[in-house]
Amino acid sequence: MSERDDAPTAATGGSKAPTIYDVARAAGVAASTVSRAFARPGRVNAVTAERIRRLAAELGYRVNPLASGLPTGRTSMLALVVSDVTNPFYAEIIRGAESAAAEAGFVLLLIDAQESDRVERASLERALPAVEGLVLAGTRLSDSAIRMTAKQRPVVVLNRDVADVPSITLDNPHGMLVTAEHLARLGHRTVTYVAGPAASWADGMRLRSLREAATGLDMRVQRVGPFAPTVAGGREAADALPEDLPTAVVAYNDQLAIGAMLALQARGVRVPEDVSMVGFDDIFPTRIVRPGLTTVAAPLRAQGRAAVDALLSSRGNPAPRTGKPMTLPVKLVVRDSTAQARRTRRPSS
Amino acid sequence: MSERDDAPTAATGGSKAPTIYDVARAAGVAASTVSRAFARPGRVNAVTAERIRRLAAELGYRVNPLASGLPTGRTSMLALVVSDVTNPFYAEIIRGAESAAAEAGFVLLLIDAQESDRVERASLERALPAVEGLVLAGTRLSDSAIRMTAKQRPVVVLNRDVADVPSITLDNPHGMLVTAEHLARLGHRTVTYVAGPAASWADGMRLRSLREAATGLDMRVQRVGPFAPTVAGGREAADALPEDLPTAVVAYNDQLAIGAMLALQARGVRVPEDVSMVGFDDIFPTRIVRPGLTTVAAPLRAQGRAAVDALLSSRGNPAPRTGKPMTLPVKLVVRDSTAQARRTRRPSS
DNA sequence: CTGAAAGCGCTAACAC
DNA sequence: GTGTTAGCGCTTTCAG
Repeated sequence: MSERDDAPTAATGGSKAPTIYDVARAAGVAASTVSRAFARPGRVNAVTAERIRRLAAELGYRVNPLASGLPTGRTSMLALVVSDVTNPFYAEIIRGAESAAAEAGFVLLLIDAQESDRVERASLERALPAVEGLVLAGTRLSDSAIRMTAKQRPVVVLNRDVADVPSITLDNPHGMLVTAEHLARLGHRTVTYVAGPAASWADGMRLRSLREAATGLDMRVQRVGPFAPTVAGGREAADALPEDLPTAVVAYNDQLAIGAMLALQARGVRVPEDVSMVGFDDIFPTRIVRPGLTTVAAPLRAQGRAAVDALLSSRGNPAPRTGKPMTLPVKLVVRDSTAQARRTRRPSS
Repeated sequence: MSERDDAPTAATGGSKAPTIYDVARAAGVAASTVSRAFARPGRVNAVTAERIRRLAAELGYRVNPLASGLPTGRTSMLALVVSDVTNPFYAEIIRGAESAAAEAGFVLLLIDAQESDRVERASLERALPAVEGLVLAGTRLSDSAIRMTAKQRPVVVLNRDVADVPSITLDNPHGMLVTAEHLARLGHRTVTYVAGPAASWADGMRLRSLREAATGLDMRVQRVGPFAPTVAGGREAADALPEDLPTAVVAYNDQLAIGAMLALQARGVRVPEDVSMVGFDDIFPTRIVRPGLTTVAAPLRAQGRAAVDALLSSRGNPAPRTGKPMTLPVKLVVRDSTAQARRTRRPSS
């Protein structure tokens, strides 16, 4: 009992962190036994294992993930790449990914591309050798660059379909279908789509899906854009709308919708009386803006979680099951930004 | 030139990542020379160094940060702890920290405490041995737990003053002073402070500062709370306000202010005509809410950046200059949520 | 200026 | 079950 007192407890600090050898010496066993006691509890005498763990705790020993990662390649780290941490869209994805990672005993490296190729490549380069896999939630990398990365480490791409790389996307077609139906039901005959980034896979997908859905409902869709997927981009979009305002606007994402709505309101246009607005994603701000934004809600947190789960389960599996992309369901959340279409100003011919 | 063609370029992938030995062999030098060529370019013949680097690039060699961190302790990783990634308040801090880290060639480990001690401790435990320092931007740890952590690795705490640990705070007194002055100028004689988390250092600081400032201006301040520092918390706060509404409300942060404002508006109270509202931080949503929220703007991004700069510069410095906390300036941003005080309903006695 | 050799802390065969 | 022995990839004396 007395050695307990002077044993530096957990973080008594100062001196160097105890190593596996310190524990081994204290327990009177070989280092490999200590290692086993932590990694393969089954493979070691239950009572010694227990003693070792107790001693380790007393000494404040923690396995050094770097050191254990060297020989095994198992670093217990995952990287998450987003194009802009500041974008609330990513907040939920990060949360989902981080908590799934933490639950599995993994740590998350956050890479913020800051909307810049250069920054992204450099950070990725640095993180790559250290991680066991990566989630590309928002990336500027080309498909081929992504494929190269995927050859070095397991990769899961979000909201983008890259051949031969596992991906998790949203059910954009369904989202656009229910949006179109909702609008049609309200009497809208024509809708303007405010496009997001030109290079965005999701943007192309959404426009196409909206067009298809509209066709079946005998609605017309026109497009303005592309715009940066931000509130500022949305403000610009408002200026790009045709003089003769459409009765309904569907934006690539919530920020664009919010920006456009704000700009429109600033010039006296009423939402939803004059124009109905629909966003996509259901980020938090849709709830604090007035009127509340009708939007296609995406299970962002689940998406982040699913991404790391996929990464984790792919570990060891020889075949990186690169089947069809996994698709997550979305649903329309109707708030106050959509309403009955006003009578069209434009003469019917 | 011909060996250039079959040398696997950058990420041609497949085989294992090239090691320093592969480069050494290709260059016909010892591994130690390759190491020097990267780490201490001065200590090696300029032309061989150049040749080594070229070869390394051709082979797609990258130093493995884990391996190099083992013998040196320099892992090029920093950890950032936030209590809730989902909180826009942290978005800017993360951005600032991440970019400063990236510029210095560091990678950032993100730890989301999810408002839970347990989660935070566990994640911290895991990350600690791997990082060269940590920024505690939002933590539930006790002061003493923080001090213990600080003994193991350099730590910088944000928005909290922990004895013996470097910290970076905002100029709360000044923020509250200008807020009080602004309100006094508009004729408000009494203001209600909506308090944030009970345990928050910043909350106590703000309330105290507001009280002091108010005293000098002959204003009265009452307090309601504590509340969770979220929009939902703000909605609750609205219900806790005295029946006879104050003419001005100052909230611990923007989210609380926004939540309170929305709840008040929902029950027909006009902002700012009936009550003026002031927030703190100037997170993005203050700009999309109606009316725009008057708030004390904090240089969040700069704060994140300053934190990692402090960590980086403390490396190697023997004395972890644990002087007085660094304080960042704030300024009042006046938008539309504050206006002339309505005549007080309450009879003057 | 460069090579050889000894580890960093941990794991993984391989013996006993 | 447990100890021994090699390394993982890189850095760092220490010689030359």
